[in-house]
Amino acid sequence: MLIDDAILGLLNDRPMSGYDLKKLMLDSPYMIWSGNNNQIYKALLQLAEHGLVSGETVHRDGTPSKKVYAITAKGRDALGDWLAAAEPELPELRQPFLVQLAVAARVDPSRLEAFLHRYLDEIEAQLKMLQERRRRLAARAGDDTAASFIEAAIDDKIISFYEGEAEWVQTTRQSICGRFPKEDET
Amino acid sequence: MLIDDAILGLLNDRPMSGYDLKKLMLDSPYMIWSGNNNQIYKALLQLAEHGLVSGETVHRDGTPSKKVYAITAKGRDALGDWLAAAEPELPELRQPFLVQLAVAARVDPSRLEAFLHRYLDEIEAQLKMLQERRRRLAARAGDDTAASFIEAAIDDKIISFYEGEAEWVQTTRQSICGRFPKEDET
DNA sequence: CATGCCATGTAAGGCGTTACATGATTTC
DNA sequence: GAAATCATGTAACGCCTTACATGGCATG
Repeated sequence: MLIDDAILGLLNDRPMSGYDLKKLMLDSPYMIWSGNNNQIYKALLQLAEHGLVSGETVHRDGTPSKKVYAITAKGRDALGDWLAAAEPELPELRQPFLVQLAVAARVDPSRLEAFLHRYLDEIEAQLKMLQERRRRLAARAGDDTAASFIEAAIDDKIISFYEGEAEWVQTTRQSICGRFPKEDET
Repeated sequence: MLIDDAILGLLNDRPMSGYDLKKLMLDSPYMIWSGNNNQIYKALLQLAEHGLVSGETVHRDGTPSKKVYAITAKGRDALGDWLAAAEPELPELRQPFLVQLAVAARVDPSRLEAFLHRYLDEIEAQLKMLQERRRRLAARAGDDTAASFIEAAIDDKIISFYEGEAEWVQTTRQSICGRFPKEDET
């Protein structure tokens, strides 16, 4: 999946500047792009080159000028084609933590528990952030469209992933304490 | 997290060739590297250059020669240092599917259900593969070490992630069928 | 006779990240 | 006076992926 398609999808809703897109991507936990300048501004220039979006520079007093991009008819066609052809992609779950854990288990099992504990702290911090975000999202009332329903469902899903993560760490930690106590005189 | 550390961790267990490492990475669902040649062989050459592993070419009849790498004392030190300093990294969950879904919800909600269904099929296929793999792993009896316990726990975790995924799709699909039926005459 | 496994590497290119460059305005 | 927000881009670099190159042996 290319960032171009995502941008096209976002601009299909309303015209936006690169900066707006950047903010959107930065605080959407399901947007898989980090929202760095290089990606977004390059993609926008390229989309404009292909005639899928049109950029209009808006000058204002007090704040810097900005380029507001809108999707074109050609862009809407391209978006439709993409949606029609799109195959659902499998998730990619990258958890370097698991590799670290597996290595630690082989090299020095006595450190496992502390390591799991530190991971749990980070997961819980992340959870708090996401839950806070979710509360804000719920507060500014969802209209009863499919779009806002899906958005809420996605948010819940991501939260439940982190909850599952925390749960797994806790049960694993307990099992380890039980089976492989720190002072291990067999 | 660098692939070098992972390789060092694997070689700490037993000497292996690049090809062996490749196979390991290809069929471990938690190994975050794809196991392509470029990464592995380059990393091995570099590790050898730094004296963290030593490679020995083994000639045999019938099959091609191979280079078997073993971790050195210096390598074991480096591995220990890395483990001591390692901060647990947060998971990165990339789900392009969710972006596609969110766009589809805004552009053409009538396609949502079919899209969710196709995703479910792929998730379930993946689940079957992982469960099959898990059964094989369980069959060749775990010794009662922390390492094999952690390995099994990791496997279970990954499976339960996909189970959660399948569950979410099903409940979301049902909600959509209820709230936004296909023939939408308000 | 074709495909796949064993086995080690190299090359080209895409995608992503951080950091750089610039500069006005608002907030603490 | 320092830092954040608004705002658009560019440059350098690293990681990762696919594909290429080579070649014997085994299996269907």
